[in-house]
Amino acid sequence: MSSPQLDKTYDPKAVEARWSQVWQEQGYFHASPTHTGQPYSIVIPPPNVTGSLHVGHALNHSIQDILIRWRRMQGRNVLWLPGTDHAGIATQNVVEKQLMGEGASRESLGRERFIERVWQWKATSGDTIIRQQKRLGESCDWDRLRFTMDEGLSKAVLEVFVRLYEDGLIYRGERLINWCPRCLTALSDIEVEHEDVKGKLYHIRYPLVDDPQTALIVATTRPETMLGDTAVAVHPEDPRYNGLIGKRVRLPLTSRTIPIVGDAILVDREFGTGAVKITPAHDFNDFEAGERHQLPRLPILDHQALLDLDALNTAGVESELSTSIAGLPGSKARPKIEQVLKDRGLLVNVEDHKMAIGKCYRCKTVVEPYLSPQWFVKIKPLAEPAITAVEDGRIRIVPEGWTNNYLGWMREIKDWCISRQIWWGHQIPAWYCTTCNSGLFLSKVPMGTPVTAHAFLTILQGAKPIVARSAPTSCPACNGTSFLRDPDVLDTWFSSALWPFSTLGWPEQTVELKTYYPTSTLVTGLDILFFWVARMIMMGLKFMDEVPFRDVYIHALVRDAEGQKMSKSKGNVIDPLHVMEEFGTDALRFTLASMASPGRDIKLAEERIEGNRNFANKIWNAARFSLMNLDGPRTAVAPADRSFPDRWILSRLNHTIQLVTSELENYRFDRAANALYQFIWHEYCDWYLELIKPTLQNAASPDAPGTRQTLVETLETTMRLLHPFMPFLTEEIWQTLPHQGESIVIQRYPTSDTAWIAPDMEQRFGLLEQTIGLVRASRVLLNYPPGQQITFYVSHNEPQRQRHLEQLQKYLIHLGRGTVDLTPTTTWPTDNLLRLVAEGLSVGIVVTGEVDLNKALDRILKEQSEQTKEIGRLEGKLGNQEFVAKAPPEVITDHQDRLTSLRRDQAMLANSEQQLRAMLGG
RNA sequence: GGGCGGAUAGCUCAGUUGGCAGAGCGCCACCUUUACACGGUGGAUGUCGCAGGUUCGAUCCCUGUUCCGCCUACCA
Repeated sequence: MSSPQLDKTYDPKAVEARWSQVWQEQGYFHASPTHTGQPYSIVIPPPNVTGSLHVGHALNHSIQDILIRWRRMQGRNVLWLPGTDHAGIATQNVVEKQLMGEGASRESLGRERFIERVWQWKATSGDTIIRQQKRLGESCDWDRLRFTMDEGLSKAVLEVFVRLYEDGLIYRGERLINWCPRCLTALSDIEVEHEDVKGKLYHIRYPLVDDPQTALIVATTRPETMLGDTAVAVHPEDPRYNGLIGKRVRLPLTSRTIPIVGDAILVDREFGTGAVKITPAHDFNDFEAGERHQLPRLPILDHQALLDLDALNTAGVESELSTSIAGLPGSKARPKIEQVLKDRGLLVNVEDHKMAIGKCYRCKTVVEPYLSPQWFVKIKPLAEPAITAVEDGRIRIVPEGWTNNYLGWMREIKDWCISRQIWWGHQIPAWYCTTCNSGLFLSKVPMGTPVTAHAFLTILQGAKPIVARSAPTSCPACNGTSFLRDPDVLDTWFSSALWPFSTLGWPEQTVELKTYYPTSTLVTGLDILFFWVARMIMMGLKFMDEVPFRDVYIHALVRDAEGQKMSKSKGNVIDPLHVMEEFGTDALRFTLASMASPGRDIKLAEERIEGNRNFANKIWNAARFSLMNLDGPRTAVAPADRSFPDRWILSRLNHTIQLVTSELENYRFDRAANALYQFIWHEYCDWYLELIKPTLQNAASPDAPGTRQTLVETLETTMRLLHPFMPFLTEEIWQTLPHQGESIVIQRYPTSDTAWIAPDMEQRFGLLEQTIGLVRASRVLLNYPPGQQITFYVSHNEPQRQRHLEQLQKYLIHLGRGTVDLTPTTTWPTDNLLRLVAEGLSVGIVVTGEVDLNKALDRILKEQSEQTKEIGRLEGKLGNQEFVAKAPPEVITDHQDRLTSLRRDQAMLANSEQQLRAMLGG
């Protein structure tokens, strides 16, 4: 019988391509409610449909695949549901950029043709990331691939919107919202990124109407907004100003006078001058203050954040100034206004000021608070059950530390602005009767823009929407038949929030939904905890009356080797595909898993991946070695009747199985990976394979058939144990080994076998390892080449250990490479012998030829000094009455034992030192 | 402003009932020992951020503090 031959070096490329194809063709990843086993399901966090795989995805997906492959092997009825989202703003931006390159625009195409165009783009680029995921070996059920704008999922969105509206949880209202003047759309609060910048604080005089010589000095960071001021606020308990409450000031640069109001919420007496200007149309705080004091709102910026001439006129701004700043952005108008104020002596001073500005998370443009009618989700009633679900443990967040983060955010949550003024997405199912709402449609072309620019349509507050699953045929109020559909689309996260049930067929009550909902685990990064996780919990509880998942595992962010966030503009991105090409997919997956420690970001450097490429190669060669040595009979013997190395490795393997399994149960992928690394490299390869070489290479050895059996058994088991982490390598090796079944993917995950446990063998191994360690160290000290046969003596103080050493003799001979003498130290030669000692164990190596013994002497002196230090420490502790009185007895005994052992070793070493000095002297 | 996390070997990080401080990579020396040089053997390296406290004993628990990172926030 002949064994298959493997190449000397593992070549991932061919292997990976082959297996990912076979796995899919064989349908191993296909889930079915008819499968047996307790369901285990995960829905993938849907990446942007037109995006491509980055290393963050690679981490996120690797972790999910480890869980899924592990549970599948455990016999669970597994579903991993893949898919993508439509990423409204981001995708629309990409296509608009393409159009711009062609000299067109979305307006020139019109809504319908533009959307067609986006679908085309989706069709050409949409499977890029899916292809990449398959290359990563992800064992998703690709037959169930979903997209947020699929018909079924869109139906779910429609249903949810209508029901929430009917329940009074969706409303339309004019509010100040975050507005991106570049994307020309509203954003939700969390779509704004805050950034600290150096700004200036302007102090401006607002003269009193009654007494123009006296002025209130207000402080502001945005002087241009003063044109929209409708009041000035002071603190009602501030003696400097509270006498002025109720009086009026003349608003500089305008014809208006505005009231002085007292407001304890808005005003911080300590800050600035203690007087604040109020611009309700352009500042969130001021908006609320405006509501408290029933102040008018005077917007002066248009939807592009440009100063609007009509609005400036309405605000009574001096016409000369108006014409000079109209059409300018705030930043350009500011110096002009500053100059005018300075000329009139109204600018008191300007000081540096640190402040935060908000930027659009998609395009990084500075967002403006903008007054406009929008759709909102009334969130408190939804948030409450979502808080309870986490509090009472129906949902568990891992690591636990993020729980408070979640709860804190949920308790502070504000209504969610869900309307977006873009075209790509789920259009809001609201229609307006053109008769009933005549005069409430405002269409305007912004000034300073070409006439080809589209009219910007606003449906004013007060318009009465008809929300329905399909377009109304006649108006219930006036029987009119002419309707205008709300042009806005929904926030992409609105549809993502339904993902765990919309992907399973909801609102239909499918068997998939019954089987796989709630899902088992959600794996995600912290960055979308609020965007996505929180909202899924709210929607799941609302519409399924059940949490969407049991566990939320939050993993780290992947950074570059310097700890910098990876970004295309910095050029520090690690491209997972490039890495997979160079080092293999398994190496990347294993690296990411091994670095996924909770609460710490991953600083990824290529050297780490290279190291694990080497690990893969090590495993490959262990398999290669095994195959080279499998010719010959194999017999299965009861574990207890096997040889020492066999019993030892089975015991260690059993330990590793338990460890890896429990670490996986606790989402400690790092520890599971390290346990595998340690076992495979430093136990299996370093020791076990070395220990069994003589047996395998001696055809006559009586242990050979049993050892061959153990070799195959342990390697095959190890491959199954490692498979979730390194699917390709393990499949390739598993297929070459004697096996049953067609793929490792569908084999059983190893379980602990008590018959394998052999603590006495592990203890003996410890002794062997220690002995060989001393022999090898001696070799280096004496400059003996590894091949040189030596004569060495071994002895242990404890009779039991001594007996063990005698039983281990043949392994000592093999690994020590020479002849061994196991007589007591008293009978050892006193000359030409280097003696090392550790914990009662003495090893002596015969010194032959011309060798420099100074290296050996140095080592002994160093050990002596370390021992002396440790002895002193122990003596000190044991001499301390309080320690003896209060420390637990086992600790005291342990200290005493160690001290005894150390003193014995010290005596031996002193002896050894004397002999060495004698040899050097002679 | 508030909250959270981190600070342990040159680098990246493990390290929970407080009782000899570890790994990987890198570094040094030696080695073509027929599984593997993507390898083997041996070795060096730490006031466990700083200052207090609790304790017989602290990398671990408590308090304060510095630095870094993240999240969050309406001080104009």
